Amino acid sequence: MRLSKKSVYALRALTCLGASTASEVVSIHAIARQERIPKKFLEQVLLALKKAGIVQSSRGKGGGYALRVAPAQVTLGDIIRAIDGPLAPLPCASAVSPVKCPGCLDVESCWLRGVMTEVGAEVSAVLDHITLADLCRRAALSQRRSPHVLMYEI
Amino acid sequence: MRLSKKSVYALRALTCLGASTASEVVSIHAIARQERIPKKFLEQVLLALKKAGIVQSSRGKGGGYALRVAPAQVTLGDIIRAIDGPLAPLPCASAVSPVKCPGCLDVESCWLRGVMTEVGAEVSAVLDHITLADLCRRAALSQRRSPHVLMYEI
DNA sequence: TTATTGTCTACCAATTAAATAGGAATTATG
DNA sequence: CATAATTCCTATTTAATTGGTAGACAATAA
Ligand code: FES
Ligand code: FES
Repeated sequence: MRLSKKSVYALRALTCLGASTASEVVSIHAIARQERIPKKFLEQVLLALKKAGIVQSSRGKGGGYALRVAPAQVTLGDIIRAIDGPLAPLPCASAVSPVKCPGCLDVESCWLRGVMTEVGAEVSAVLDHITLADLCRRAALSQRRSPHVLMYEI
Repeated sequence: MRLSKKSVYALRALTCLGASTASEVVSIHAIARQERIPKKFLEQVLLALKKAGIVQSSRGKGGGYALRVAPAQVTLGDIIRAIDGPLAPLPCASAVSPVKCPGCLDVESCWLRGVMTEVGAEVSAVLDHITLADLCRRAALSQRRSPHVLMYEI
């Protein structure tokens, strides 16, 4: 039930983008420095977010990333799903792409699947009603008290 | 956000025990055969459940395991926590044993921690209102349609 | 043309999960 | 008592996943 580091990086990077205006782009380098995320790793994270339609990019000199949708339109669930895959507690309990769990005989009559599908739905509901705008608001508040913009070199 | 195989084994083993009367014990061997779980692995699972106070055991010939509390008294949350540890999505967001996440500077002012603590609390609430009795009821229903007691030898 | 930036794929290292192994301790029973 | 059946405990091995690195390639602005 743990969030991967990749997802956490995604969340931090996105609040970074959410803080900028929609029109201006932010480079991987800038995000990596500000959030202290390994640059090449962040590269993969942002690529995944792009493929999920959450961010857009422009290449070449002066290029970078920006949100593709309004912060209030993208949810925590969207972000985590884009990085870590389905939120369901079991492979068979995914709403989008259910597959039989290894070791189970019959996915149809599996009672665990029934319970876990419901659990997954409730977890999704929780994560899908928290938006990136909420995260940005919180981040802004806590930064006022203790800014964590650093001078480290990546 | 995935349940470990160990937890799934625990759930299956416990419904097995829940199906028996509280007084009679069931051996690891019997559970392993019925649920098709590697015997030595199941041993560790049950040991953990015992240390968490969910089951009790009797040793020696004719020994085995039984529930220590009524099926309606133990929740999905209890079981998963006993096997996989805290339900919180991040180390810092655990209600019982919060520790700073590697990479974060200050656990106090971390905004991610705030959000994730709330998420964790909601997930816990979901899992803590489903009881072992519920699982057993479901298991009994689905087995009526398609019994998965096997003749395999472990 | 060159510097800067994102894209893509492969690879390596570290950690965790899953499974196996083997012996010690305990107990019922003949 | 001797034996077989059982849980208890720890260590080891193996497999899978995660976290991170590398480098060639493509696009773009200046
Ligand atoms: S098919 Fe997923 S638990 Fe049975
Ligand atoms: S301390 Fe856990 S995310 Fe910051």
